[in-house]
Amino acid sequence: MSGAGACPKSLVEAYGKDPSHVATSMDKPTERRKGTKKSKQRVSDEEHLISMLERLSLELSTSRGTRIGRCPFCNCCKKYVARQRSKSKDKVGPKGRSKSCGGLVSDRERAELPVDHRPKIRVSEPLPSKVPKPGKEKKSGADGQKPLGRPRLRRRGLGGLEDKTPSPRPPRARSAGRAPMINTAPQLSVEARSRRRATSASRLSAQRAPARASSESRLRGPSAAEGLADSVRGSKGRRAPRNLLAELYRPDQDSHEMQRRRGINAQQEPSTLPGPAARAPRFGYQEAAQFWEPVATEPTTQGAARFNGGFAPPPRIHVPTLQTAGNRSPARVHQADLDTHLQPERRDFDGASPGEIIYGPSDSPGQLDPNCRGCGSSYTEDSIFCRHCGSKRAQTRTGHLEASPKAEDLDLDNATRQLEQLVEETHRALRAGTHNQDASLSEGSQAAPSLDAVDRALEELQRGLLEIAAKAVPRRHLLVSIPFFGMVHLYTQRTIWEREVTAAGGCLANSPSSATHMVITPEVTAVRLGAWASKTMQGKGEGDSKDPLSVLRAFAESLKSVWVYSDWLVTCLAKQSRVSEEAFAWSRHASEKGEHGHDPVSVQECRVVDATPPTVGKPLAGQGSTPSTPARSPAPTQGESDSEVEEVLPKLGVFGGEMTPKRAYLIRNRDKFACQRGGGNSPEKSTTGSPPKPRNAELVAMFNRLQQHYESLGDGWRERSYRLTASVLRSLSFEVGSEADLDRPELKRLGLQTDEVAKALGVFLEYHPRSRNYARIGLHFFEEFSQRIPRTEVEEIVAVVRAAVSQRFGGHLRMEACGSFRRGKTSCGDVDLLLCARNARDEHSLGSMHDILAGLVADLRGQSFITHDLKGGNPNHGRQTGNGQDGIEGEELRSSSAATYFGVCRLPRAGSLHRRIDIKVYPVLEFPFALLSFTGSGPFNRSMRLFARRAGFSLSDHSICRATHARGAGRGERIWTGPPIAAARFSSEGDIFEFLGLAYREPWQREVDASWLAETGTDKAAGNETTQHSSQLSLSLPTPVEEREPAKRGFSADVQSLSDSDEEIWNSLLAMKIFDKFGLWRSIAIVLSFDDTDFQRLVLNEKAAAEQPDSRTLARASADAEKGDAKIVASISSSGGESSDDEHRYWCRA
DNA sequence: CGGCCTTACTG
DNA sequence: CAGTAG
DNA sequence: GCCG
Repeated sequence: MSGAGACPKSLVEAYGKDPSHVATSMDKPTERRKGTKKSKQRVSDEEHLISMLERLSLELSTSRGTRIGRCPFCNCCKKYVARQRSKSKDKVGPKGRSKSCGGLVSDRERAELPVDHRPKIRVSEPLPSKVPKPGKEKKSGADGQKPLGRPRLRRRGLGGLEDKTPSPRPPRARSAGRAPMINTAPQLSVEARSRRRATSASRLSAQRAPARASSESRLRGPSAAEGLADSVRGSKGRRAPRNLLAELYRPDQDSHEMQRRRGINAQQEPSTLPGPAARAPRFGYQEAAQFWEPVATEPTTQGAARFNGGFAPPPRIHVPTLQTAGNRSPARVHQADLDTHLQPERRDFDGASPGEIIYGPSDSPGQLDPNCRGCGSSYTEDSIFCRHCGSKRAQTRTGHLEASPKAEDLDLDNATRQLEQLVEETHRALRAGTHNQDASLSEGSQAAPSLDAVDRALEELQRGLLEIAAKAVPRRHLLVSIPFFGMVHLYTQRTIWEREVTAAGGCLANSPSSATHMVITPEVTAVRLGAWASKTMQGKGEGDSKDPLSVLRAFAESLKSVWVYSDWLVTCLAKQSRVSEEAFAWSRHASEKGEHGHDPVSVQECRVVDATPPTVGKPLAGQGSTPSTPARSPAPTQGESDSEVEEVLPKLGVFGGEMTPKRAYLIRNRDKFACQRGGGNSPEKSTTGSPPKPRNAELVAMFNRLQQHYESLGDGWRERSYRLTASVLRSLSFEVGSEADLDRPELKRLGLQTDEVAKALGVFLEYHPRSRNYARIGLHFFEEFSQRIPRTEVEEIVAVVRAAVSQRFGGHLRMEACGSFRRGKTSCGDVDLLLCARNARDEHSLGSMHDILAGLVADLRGQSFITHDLKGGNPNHGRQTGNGQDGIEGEELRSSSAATYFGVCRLPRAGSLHRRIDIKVYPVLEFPFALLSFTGSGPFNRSMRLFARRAGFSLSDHSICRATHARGAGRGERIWTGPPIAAARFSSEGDIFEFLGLAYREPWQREVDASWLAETGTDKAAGNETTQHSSQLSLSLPTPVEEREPAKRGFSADVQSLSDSDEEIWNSLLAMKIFDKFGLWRSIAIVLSFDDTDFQRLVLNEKAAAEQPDSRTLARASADAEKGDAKIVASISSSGGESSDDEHRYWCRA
């Protein structure tokens, strides 16, 4: 608001302003500014204007649709195909790399690229089509000193006015730097472009230098400012990317900020931690190797009792580590480990059996197999996966449960003694003339470490052990026993859980008898379990039986522990508390069933309630090999109420019970994801916290402009970055500048450098039809659509539809209003309705989704509630997904996939506006996903989906699938390992959250908080929300034009098909409109400095515009034009429409 | 250096 | 292919 | 652009 106001609203104004002014508003510059501007700057204004025009034209021509950025290395086009929304399938080819320096593409291809990816100018743009072949576009020469205003105007569609003639010479032919060239001759144009940028930049900076210098010197010196500007401008030399924010804040604040950001997870201490330990653990698969040996990992954040802190290293400090001390860093035990262990403030699991103390898992990892069991090749030192066959490295170890020493056995004294002994030996060995230390080192295990190292290790260990001993206090532990049956993957899993449990204050029991919980993984067959049980009992000297299952039964009964599926543990860990075992209980009866049943009865099957073939089919058969996706189907009786269903359904474990290091890590860090950070606690008022600090607001505005700029450049990634940056700033709790002085000049520069262009550009684009659809917008609807819909009205609309639904379908259809409505907003942009059969049976009888939709829409149209169809009006969807799925299920699922309708509706009420309405029909099974998806918010979805993807799943509005494409290698196509994870298991949104190990967020909590940069970002929505929020006060007043959110979606149905020529006409009309309305001079001003206000007034509120011309902008513009460049004027006027001299005079006067 | 949300649909 | 939906 |  104030900040935004302070920021130049228009191009002209912007450049006319002294750069330092905005930032240093409390300083004196006010005065100076005037002077400067009047005298010195005046002269440079021309130049300014010129360069601006150049750039404008440049930017414009590359705008929209262009996906061109610059290569960080060679400054060529960084991403010829920087598909922001790259479909992963598209990634087959070389993507997003600089072809010039990356050499990824042949020259031939390079030559072609520009054509393929040349900017799409949407307006009447006769040029691109006639773009000469690459080779032709040679003109390196005459650097465009030429005013480019003209081409730009043409592009705008003004061309339509004069260019009835087959527009001859494309203006760009005259200057090298022009955008079109980028299309055709990337190298050249880029070069030229950067050159031009450099020049104009230097021009700019030269001209601003005086003003800036003073303020800079006052501050910390110019370098920071320069650096920032550079990084912002981004056209200068490429260097390591800078954190803009970091640049913005000087040390003190920097630390503040960084702290804050880091502190998102680790609230407190990390800074004090020793370096190596403080590093966050990484969890590539390679890193999984960590699990094989005790290694210092990141200290857990404590206190918060959240699992977001990273791994708490289990307090294993066992001697074996030392044996390898020669090879590895001897100081394996970091202080951090000890600390972490010693103050385990984490929430204990309540209700677990008290009193047992068990020191960290004492079972040592054992020896890694030297050779791959699969292919026999030998492993390299630390690898955990076979190089050749990829199988996981097995570990030779003898039934650890029996063999592992009991916790009580871990005698500290003994350990210490051992240790000393070890050291002793080492010393002896060293003295004994292992003169050649190096050689011995390289020899491997026998190597004697340096004395120092050993000593150090000893010291640390002793200290650690002592401290542990001192600190070990009985706590309430969750004692868990997880048999692993010698299966490697189970072992890994176990190890992970072990860490998790330990971090949570629980502990793994070392023998089943001491455990309170037996955790069973679904993969393990009952028979196997039985065998294991008998073995275990044997070890205890108890009687044995030949029937494994009965042994198991007996064994299970003999233990006073609860037998649960691993899902339970995972869920506990995910929820940070002990959840009821009930839903996860492993029933012995079920296992007994297996006795009679056929072959090995999989435990998982015990949980299958009942299969419902029609939809899910028989995944079991195909799934045998992938035990982790046991298909469980819902009870056939799909009750109406979700809750009912939920009761019946066995809960789906987190990640289907399949935990990997990566996933574990994810869950622990899930709070980093925006989707876990939803808004407040109450449905209303859930909007973002305090309004941004005024000073930050300025910053935000600037970043927003940068964002706009890059958006217009088509560089979506940068755009995203700036958006995120801005949102961080927005939600900053402290004022950016207690040392505002400091920041300001930089910010100023930041703001001005690209920003004026961006601003004008962005807004211009705003008005500019973004797509064909937009080209079709009738102004009428455009305006109506841009009006927010009050919640009450949404309710009315929903009621209308609901009535129609129930009339036609009775109670068989369920309907939810999604979108912002469901999120509890007080006003919505459109109405999203989600339909779905009450239950599967109904679904069948109701017919296809499309039929349902068509029928409903027909009804609504009949009562002329729906007034226009935007899409989906014609049920021509015979589409068959030729998915090569041989499984019938796959097809079935697909063929019944959702139907969508976009339309326009209007309440049958006088004065009511047309509203956008979206109706979607989804199959029952997909309903939760659809609901989740269409409730949004966008950023929330993205965040959540990102999370899912990171976990190896792919979440969509239809289902969640296991995504089995290797992240690195053969990615490109998606290979599902079978059908989507049985959708039937998800009966509500909550299930999805749960499956992913995420905390459930109520709809109103899904308004992603603006500040979540960590993993996913916030999005435009956040900004909008803020806007909305701040304008809430004036809600009752007529909404000022500026505060309206320009409609971003919606198109008129009237003009169903608008040909290109029509489009051109439309553009021309629009252009004429501008000129008619505002006359030549003002039009120029508008075109140059197209402002939100201007735009909105023009398009949305012409009358207002007529009454209240923006004198500020226009005055300046006219002034500029007046003294200004004859060339420009000439060129514009020649291309422009008729001007009203009155207007001209008027504005000149002003 | 690669990733940054997803999928289908439409013009 | 770009743009649309959340 | 920023992050890992």
